[in-house]
Amino acid sequence: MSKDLQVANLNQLQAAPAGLDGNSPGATAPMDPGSELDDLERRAWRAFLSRHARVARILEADLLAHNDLPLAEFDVLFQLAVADGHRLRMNELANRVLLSRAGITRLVDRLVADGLVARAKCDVDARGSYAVLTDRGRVRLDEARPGHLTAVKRYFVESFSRAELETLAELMERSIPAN
Amino acid sequence: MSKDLQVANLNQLQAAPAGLDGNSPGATAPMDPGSELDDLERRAWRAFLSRHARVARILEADLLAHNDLPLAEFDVLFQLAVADGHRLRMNELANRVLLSRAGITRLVDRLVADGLVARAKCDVDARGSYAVLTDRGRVRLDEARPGHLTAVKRYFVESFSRAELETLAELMERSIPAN
DNA sequence: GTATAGTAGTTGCATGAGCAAGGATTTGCA
DNA sequence: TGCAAATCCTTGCTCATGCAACTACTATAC
Repeated sequence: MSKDLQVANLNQLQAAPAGLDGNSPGATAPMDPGSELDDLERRAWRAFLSRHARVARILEADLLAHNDLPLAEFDVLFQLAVADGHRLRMNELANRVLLSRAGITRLVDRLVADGLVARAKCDVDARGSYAVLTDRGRVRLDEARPGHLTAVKRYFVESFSRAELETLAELMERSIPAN
Repeated sequence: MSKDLQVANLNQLQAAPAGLDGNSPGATAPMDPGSELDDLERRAWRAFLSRHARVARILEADLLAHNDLPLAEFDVLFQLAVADGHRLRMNELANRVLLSRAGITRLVDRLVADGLVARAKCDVDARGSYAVLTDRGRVRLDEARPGHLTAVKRYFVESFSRAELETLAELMERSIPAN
């Protein structure tokens, strides 16, 4: 019996010429896709989405398999590690990890439960609190980091030349219209 | 009392110079980020992640607010609409929507419950089944599409020139190393 | 033609995320 | 000073997703 690993799906993404797979051409014709997005625009948009989905899933699975650490938790540990005093306000953490505040609260809860992070009161603002990297958290991070960075290189960075990375960074950093 | 809309977080992402937000510089120094990823590599990678997270969340929220339709469901309706016979095998659908097969099963379940999609047996392969767009699904899609495409343009496409879109598409379409 | 391996789809389970709302505190402004 | 509005974080709720395992069926090999 095969392992039926469903991530394997992702490897077929680029092939799939459509119309194969045994589907008989139905009676109705395909709908006109609409003129709102032209081919190039749609191509770029889909490629962007697809690339992200695939890379993100590979990295997540990789980190989970090798270090039993979800990507989001790794990211929190990393952000704390590079932060001044190995600590960050919850809000700031949420921004850096690209998560909602509610999400960060729960995520830090888990890390605290595992002893990888501690909470600390904020004296400047009684509403606030810090997440602080513990020694165990640091160890855990150091164990996971090399493998993860290797994976990031393999599945993202190495697809591009230096100049392309520069271009990519510049394009992706462009500001997004507010509201 | 404010609405406390947490998506607002995302608007701060580009600012956040770190060290503000009332955190006092702790006793310990920031850790060396490690030499595994240099500045440019990290910049490109983070920008890519950040861009995706922000655009995806904006589009999701937008579609949900205006059409009460999650992005994934919209995507399924759309993929079915452009498909031959307005129908697709579950597997193929999973690939196109960038979801696992399990995910697609559940998603189609929901759409069937809402009457937007129907299932059909596959005569060529008794294991398979089709998801078929219903009339209601088609109507629903047509209602949602203009707004969504406008949003895609606004928050993604219009950030780039034609040449840049071409570059972006080319870069993102590059194959990802297997395994 | 039968056994074995592989594939299509679904389901159990666990997890993770977001929004909305709430409590506590701080800020702004009258 | 005092009160309304904004901010920080948390919690209740709901929902969506992935993996692993399972059933049913097909393809392959012998």
